[in-house]
This record gives sequence, C-alpha cells and structure tokens, in this order.
Amino acid sequence: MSSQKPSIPKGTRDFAPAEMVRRNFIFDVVRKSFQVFGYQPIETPAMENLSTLMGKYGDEGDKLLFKILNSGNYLDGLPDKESGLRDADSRIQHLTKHIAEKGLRYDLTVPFARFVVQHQHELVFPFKRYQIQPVWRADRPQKGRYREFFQCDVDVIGSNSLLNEVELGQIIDTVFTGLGINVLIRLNNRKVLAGIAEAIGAPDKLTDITVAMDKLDKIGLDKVTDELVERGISYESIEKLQPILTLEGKIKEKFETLEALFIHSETGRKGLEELQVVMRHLKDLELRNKFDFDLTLARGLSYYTGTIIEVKALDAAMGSICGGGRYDDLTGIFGLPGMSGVGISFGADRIYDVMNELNLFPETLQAATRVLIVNFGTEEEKYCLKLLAGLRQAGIPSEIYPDQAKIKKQMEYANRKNIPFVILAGKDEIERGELALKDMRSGEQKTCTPGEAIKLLSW
RNA sequence: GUGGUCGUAGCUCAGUUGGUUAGAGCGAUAGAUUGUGGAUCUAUAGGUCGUGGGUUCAAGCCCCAUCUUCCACCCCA
Repeated sequence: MSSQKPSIPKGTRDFAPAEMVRRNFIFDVVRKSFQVFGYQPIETPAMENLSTLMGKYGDEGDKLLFKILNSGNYLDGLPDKESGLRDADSRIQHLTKHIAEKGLRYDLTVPFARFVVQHQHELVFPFKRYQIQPVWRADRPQKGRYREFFQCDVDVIGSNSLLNEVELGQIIDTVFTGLGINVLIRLNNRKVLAGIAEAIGAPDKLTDITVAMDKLDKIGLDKVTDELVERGISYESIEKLQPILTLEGKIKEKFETLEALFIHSETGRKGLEELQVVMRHLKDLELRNKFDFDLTLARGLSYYTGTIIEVKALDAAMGSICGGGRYDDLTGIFGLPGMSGVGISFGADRIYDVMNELNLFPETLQAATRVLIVNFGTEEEKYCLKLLAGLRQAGIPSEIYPDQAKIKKQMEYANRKNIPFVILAGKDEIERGELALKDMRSGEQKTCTPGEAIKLLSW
C-alpha cells in the first residue's frame, strides 16, 4: 500500500500539547479580562456568505478572502454563455459568484455587524460582546503572519460614548499586564486625519494620505513624500503636510499645533476634542502601560471613522499585536443605519510569538498530570482503579498506565511527561491497604495510606 | 500578487571541483538491571537526499518546474 506524505496547507499550523497549554494561557487571560469588564461571548460560523464579506475590506481584502467552492456539481448553475469559459483566467472573477457562494471569515468585526443586524431584536443595547475565534486570510505567510490565526475581539455597539474608548484602553492595559508584555498603546482619530487632509487642501485624498503617513516611521520622510507624489497629491499640499509629519514633542504641543491648523476644519477640531477626552481619562486612570498620541497611525481598514488604536510590544520586533477603532456605520450596509460601535482585536498568534521570544510564559504551565499510578497487572487493577477514582474525586489530575509494561518503561513515561509523582501499589502494599508514593524530582519514596496520599498530593 | 530564500534520519546539522555502499550528535528501541525514571555502557533500527522532469558514463551537489519554510514589498493580527 502506498502511503501519502502528510502535510497541511501553507500558512496553517498544528499545535502540540506544550503549545496548547501556552495558547490557552493567553486565551484565559484575555477571556477573563473581557468578562470582568462586562462583555458577553458570542460565536459565528467559520464561513459566511460571500456577499457578506465582499467589498468590506477594500480591493486588497477581497483578494485575500478564501472562497469555498459550491458543493455538488458547481459548474451546473453557470449561465450557458459562460459554460465555455471555465478555464479563461480573464473571467474567473465573473465566474466566482456562480461557483462560490461562501467564504471563510476574514475578521470578526464584519460577521459581528451581520450578527447584530440579524439579532437586533434579541439584543440589549449598548451591546458588549467578545469573540475568540480563528480567521483566515489568503496572504503570503511570513513572520507573525499566518493564513489561519485567532483573533480575540471586544466590541461595544450602540453607544457613541467615549467612555467605551477609555474602557478599551483599560482592557488593553489589563490584558497585557496579565500576560507580562510591555506595550505602547498608540492612539489617533480618523477625524484628525480628515482634518489634516482638509487643511492641506486635499480632502478627497484622505485614504492616500493616511496610507502614506502610516509608513513614516518605517521608510522615512523622503520616501513618504515620494509616495505622496505617486498617489497624486499636489506639491502644494505636500508642502503643507511636511511640518505636520515631523511634528514632535509633548502631546500638549501637538494638540496646540493641530488646533491652529484646524481653524477652518470642524472635523479636525472634533477629532482633537475626542482624542483629548479619551487621553485625559486614560491619564487619570494611571495605566501600567504607556500610551501616546501618534498622528501617523492610520490603519488600513476603511470602516473606521473616529478613534483608532494600535498596540505594539516594546521589547520585541513584531507588527501590531492589537488594534481597532470606532466605526460609525458598520451595520448600515446590512440595513441597520446609525449604529455606532467601537472595538479592538487582539492577535493571539502574534502575542504567542512575542511571549515565546521573550520567555514570558510561566514555568508552572507545563505539568498537567500530577500523579501516575503504575500498572502492575490484572490482580492489582481493582485496587488501583479505586485509588485512581479517589484521586480524581479529590480533584488531583491523575492517570494509570494502561498497559502492563515494565516498571522501567512506566517510570520513563512519567518522567518524559513531567509527571511529578508516581504511585506504586503492588501486592505487598495492597495487602496492607497502603501505597508507595514516589516524588520524581527528589527521588524520595514513602509508604502511606490512600487518604494520606490525597492530602499530600493536594495543593 | 511581485522579488528573494530554505529543504539530507524523529530533531539539529555535516556531506570536498559531480565520483564506490550518504554520515555525526541528540532522540528512539532492546539489553546490562524480572518492583523503580534521570547517569553510564553495549547493540539495533531508522534515508524515495521535499516532489517531478532534465543534463551526464556518473547527481545530495548542475539546470528547469512545482510544493514547503523563512524574508522583503503590498497589505495586515
């Protein structure tokens, strides 16, 4: 029989037990933080109707969607005219909607918007939800970038209050403090960016300007200028933009400069005011992590309209590990206008990579089983199974070696699984109603009763 | 989607200008030790050299394609 070489799709990964323990540590910290701030869990399907996803993430996003081929004979439904074009590359896009009607979710925000609209009559607003699930993107994998990865989203929808933004800042601080990662929380506001575009006389070029500005710390002022030219921004506008890009100094000074710039931009002033409110509160709350106003922070997703947030680890070279913002009308496209929301997403896989690199996982995460009962044979089984049941009832993670293997082999098993204790109950011990409890770290062994063993093994 | 890069035993890696039967360490298995793991010693097993073509008397090594890994761009968690 010929066997095939096992493999998994590009950009996906298996998680071994040692990794899962660590991943679960992250999810636990995140989940507990979300819950303590009063958010409720939801889940949505891995796949959505393609019509729900298409057009929500820009042209780039559409390309990165994983599409699911219709089941059955998916070529059946094709209009006659097109049936001859099955292989024609130029028509693939056109064909797609006939042969694929579903796609894997690209993020958790758009499915959430769909969820809110669909369940609007059952929900209590403002609705605070969290959602921890995988998402898929047909991107080229590289460092910190996978085709399947987990996002941990918290959003509150149906409230305009800036207190929600403040709360998200607190959640970020709580989560990363809990994980032991030092981070910088960067804040900006889309209205400020719109104000800048207005003030330099290029209000219609907002997206182009923000995409270019976003790269400032990465490629430098000169190349950003080049890119602005390429994107069709006039020299006059670029000249006006230069001093804003290089704006440094204290937050207060940045605000003052921008205020002056925004004399004729109501949008810009509104954005500044929002930022100010949020930042003042965050300052008063004395977070453990630093936050800063960064007007080069743009973020690609087109649906943001107010506050934008991005979090980076301070001690590791990794893209953003958390990001989000406010979107005034995400549900409008699904038929529920005027519903403002704000939310953030933690990238669990990147957080894992950062914590791994910085050795931030607690040592104590490893051992799962606390005690192994050695299997001596059929005669001892009855006694051992009862013993095992007793241990488990007392909440002590325990197992019996299932096969009647050599003691040496069973001890090795315990050793390799990092099980700290082993119980040996052979003929002699059973006769006396006792057992031998061995500490695998020190090598010490003592004889005691089952009751005593449970006491010793309890934390 | 564009450009580059990596792939040899379970793992980490050697492998000369193309030249006999592809090696090491670790790990695995068995034994030294029939109720005791980690240390030591001995022995054993384990390879379509990512895959498919091509060049050559001869390919792990050269060429082409493809898959995968990692990296940069685009974009992003």
